Order: sequence, then structure tokens, then C-alpha cells
Amino acid sequence: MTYQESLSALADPTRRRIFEAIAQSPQPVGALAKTLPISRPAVSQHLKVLSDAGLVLCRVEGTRHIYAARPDGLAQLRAWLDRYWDKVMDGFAEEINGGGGLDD
Amino acid sequence: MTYQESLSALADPTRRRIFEAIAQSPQPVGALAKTLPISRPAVSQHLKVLSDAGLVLCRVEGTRHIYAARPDGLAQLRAWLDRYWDKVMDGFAEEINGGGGLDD
DNA sequence: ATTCTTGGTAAGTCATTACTTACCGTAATC
DNA sequence: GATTACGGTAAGTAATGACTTACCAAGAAT
Repeated sequence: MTYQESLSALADPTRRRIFEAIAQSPQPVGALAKTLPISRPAVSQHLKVLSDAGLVLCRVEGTRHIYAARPDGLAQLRAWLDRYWDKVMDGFAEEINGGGGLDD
Repeated sequence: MTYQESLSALADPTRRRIFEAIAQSPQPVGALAKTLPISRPAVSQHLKVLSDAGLVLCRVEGTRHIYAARPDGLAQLRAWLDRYWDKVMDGFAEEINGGGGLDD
């Protein structure tokens, strides 16, 4: 549920594909696996990672586990990146107008 | 130089620390290593990853290699995340007002 | 010119991780 | 109730990656 989990979860290309796929339309695990070059258990494991990161949630319909993207998760990652951006730009600005100095 | 490289580069906590540090003020490799719990070669290797991702650049002053953050790199990552966000939200919106169905 | 500082690269190790197959439980179907 | 569809978990493997020490090249300093 932290931005770090979201970050490393989405760092994997396969997980990005999965997340994108279920973001476009929620799907059960098997259907998802058919569209991917990996086995169903592999998809299950990726979904667990995405779920632990809070990027995804699951509703159970009978034996079908239908996964859907959870916008909050992505929102948190965006929020982190924005704060990070600000911090970095602050440092960068300091560097430009005098670095350690502040004198001018 | 792609967003994927930036993403996986910043997925590593140590690399985030390094990036943040040199964003606050550009530093030579050795000075950077002193503030971190890892060896200087390890720092060098992290810097190479950050550099390949376009997040960092280096100016040479004698034997000193002074690394600085490159805002463009982060900007590209932010831009990607924003587009990604839009895409995901599109899918999410579709899902809400009818999804695959459209019937109701 | 030699010595010292600085930092990149090579090679090897250990942990992590992305995948596989095999297995098990549970809900639907006949 | 037996069978089939669905999916999570266990266990093992192969690749990746973060680190180490050892080494080498190049500029500074004495």
C-alpha cells in the first residue's frame, strides 16, 4: 500500500500490461492469462503483487475472481511523484542560484 | 532514456536516495559514497543506471566526476505517468457507465 | 617522475524475482 | 455425488540485480 510498492510493482513490464488490461476492463484471471505469453499462475502472482501495492482489487463471482484497477493506488503514486518532483526542483533551483551559497 | 528505464531506476530505494542527494546538490562520486552505506563502486554502478535512464548527467572536473540531476528525466517520467493515468481513468470511466455492456 | 587521489570496470557472490509444473480447495454443472 | 471450470499456493529453477573486492587508467600534487 505504499508508493514504493506501487513503484516497483509497475516497474515490471508484464505487470504494467496486466494493470492496463484490467484498467480497460475488469477481467477474471484466466481470460487475462489467455492474452499474455505467461502461465495462469504467473498472472495470479503478478496480481498478488499489484493487489499488495493497492493498485488492484478483486470481486469474487462464484469461482471467478474478477480483478479491476483501483485508481486510488495510481493516484497515490502520482501524488508521490509530484512531491518528489517538487523536492528535486527545489534542490535544482538552489543549485542554479548559488548552490550552497545563497549569496547574491 | 525511456520512461521504463526511469521507472525501474527509481524503483530502487538506494537509487532514489542517490538521485535525491545529487538533486539537492551535485556531488562527486566519492563524497556521495561517504554518505551511503555502500561501497564507491556500487555508487558508480547506480549512477550508470541513473545516467542510462537520462535522470542524471555528469561533468568532469579533473579526476572528479560531478553528477547532477537532470530534471528532464523526471519530467518525462511524470509525463508518462500522467498519460498512463488518463488511459487508466478512461478505462475506469467506461467501466462505470456500462463497461463492455452498454445496455441499461 | 613518482605518488596520491579519483572513479570506472571486471569478476564473482548472494539474494531476489519471474517463471514453470504440480497440487489443492471451492463453486458450478451434469 | 461425480466431474468440470476456476484460481490460489507450494516448490523448484533460471535469470536478474545489488553488492563486494581487485584492478586499472588518468589527472594532481609533491
